[in-house]
Amino acid sequence: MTLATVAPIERRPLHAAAIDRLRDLILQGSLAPGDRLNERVLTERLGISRTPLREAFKLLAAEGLVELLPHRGAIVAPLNAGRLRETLAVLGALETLIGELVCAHATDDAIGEIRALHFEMRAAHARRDLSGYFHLNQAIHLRLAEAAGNAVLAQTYRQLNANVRRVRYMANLSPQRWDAAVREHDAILDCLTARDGVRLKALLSEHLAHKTASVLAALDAPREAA
Amino acid sequence: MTLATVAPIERRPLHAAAIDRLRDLILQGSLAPGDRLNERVLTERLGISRTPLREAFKLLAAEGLVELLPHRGAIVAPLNAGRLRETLAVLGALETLIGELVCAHATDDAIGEIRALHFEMRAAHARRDLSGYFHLNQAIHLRLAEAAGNAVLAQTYRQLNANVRRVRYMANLSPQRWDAAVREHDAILDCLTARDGVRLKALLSEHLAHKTASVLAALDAPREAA
DNA sequence: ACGGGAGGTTTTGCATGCAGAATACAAAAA
DNA sequence: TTTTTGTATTCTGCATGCAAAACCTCCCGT
Repeated sequence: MTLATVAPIERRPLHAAAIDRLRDLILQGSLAPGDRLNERVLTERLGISRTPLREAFKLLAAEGLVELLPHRGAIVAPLNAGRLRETLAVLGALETLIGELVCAHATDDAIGEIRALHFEMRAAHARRDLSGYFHLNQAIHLRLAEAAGNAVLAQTYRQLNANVRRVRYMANLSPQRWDAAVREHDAILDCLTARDGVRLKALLSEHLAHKTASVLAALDAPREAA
Repeated sequence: MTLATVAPIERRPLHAAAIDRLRDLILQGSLAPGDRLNERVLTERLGISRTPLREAFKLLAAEGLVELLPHRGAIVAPLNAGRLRETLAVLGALETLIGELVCAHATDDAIGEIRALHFEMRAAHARRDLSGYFHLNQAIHLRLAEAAGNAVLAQTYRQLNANVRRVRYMANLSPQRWDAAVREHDAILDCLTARDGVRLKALLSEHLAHKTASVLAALDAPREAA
């Protein structure tokens, strides 16, 4: 090689795993919106000390998952309908761009991977495996964002999506809505295959509108454990 | 009010001012892209100790202003043309949404304030006060984002814009481009006054395209101190 | 019984100390 | 001269200790 300087082994800070675990606890709802994040309790639970934990708080606060109350600690960022609606509106704007870019720039490999995930998702749907479905659904949307070939776009999308994701885990999906969502994904995949950017934009926009309704409904009717 | 819980006095963490100063140092280019952020040096310069400084690094990393290299410290996030182009594309998508929303939802007061800033900016232009012009220009675009009435949108816009802002401070503007930009702002204000969302979207998009060209040019021809 | 306040407890914010990783430098070998 | 290797120094990552702020409880006065 000529002047490759950056080592391929990406060394992560030692406690990055603990931070990821904390993020997951929030995303999955194990730590509910509004819950206080007591430093002492979390240090014991995560097996790290207060300094890296507090650094994690700052990180997650910037991601919008945690709210810092000066001198009163940190809480899991509350989810209110207004803020969620705003987030979804921004996601809509981003998806419009994604729709354009992904048809223009996505590699065939990337589309192939999305197709694979799509069929895995249909499998989860067929098994009525809601959890698996949500995960694959998320994965597809994230891959779409990545396949657009704009890293900033993908990261912004991922970050905003995180807060929506939290609601998803709280909610069930009506069978009708579930079936409809899968059909919408079928259409999205078709568009992607045909690289029809204009139509894809419209489909994504429609899909998001339905998702918005579904998410806001889930927020009103909280928590019915499966 | 009925059940407002949040105290109006916003207590900020004690060293928030120092963090803001660090952010400004980066935004204004006093700390250039790629510069190493040595903890010891910065603790002395900012008058805080390592713990809050490291927390600040994490915050600024999430904002995209700083890059963390595990076991090798932090550097000011490099500005490369590719990433900048990506950021500007996302900003474009956001501005499209802003254009829609601001015409539909902005209060007359908010528009009045933007108009005032606009004339201040024209004053700066008349005086060939480039620094004042940049500041007011930024202020106008931020106010537009805020006037759209979507806090998530405004924050996302502000964050992405920060990295573009850094280039702005590095660059001069050709007299022609400067005059043209002012004319574009005139048209934008007219549209806003008439609340013509469709045309505003188009104008903002065009304005951003010009800005993109200007920013990327500035990045190629670095630093000519005034 | 109820509101207000004093004291003690908990918790946050910050500074600092220590161990390990990375870097810089220099000397030696090719 | 160029490359390599050993060593010393610097710097990061983390744990912990201390002071101040917030919180909670209980007591007192009305």
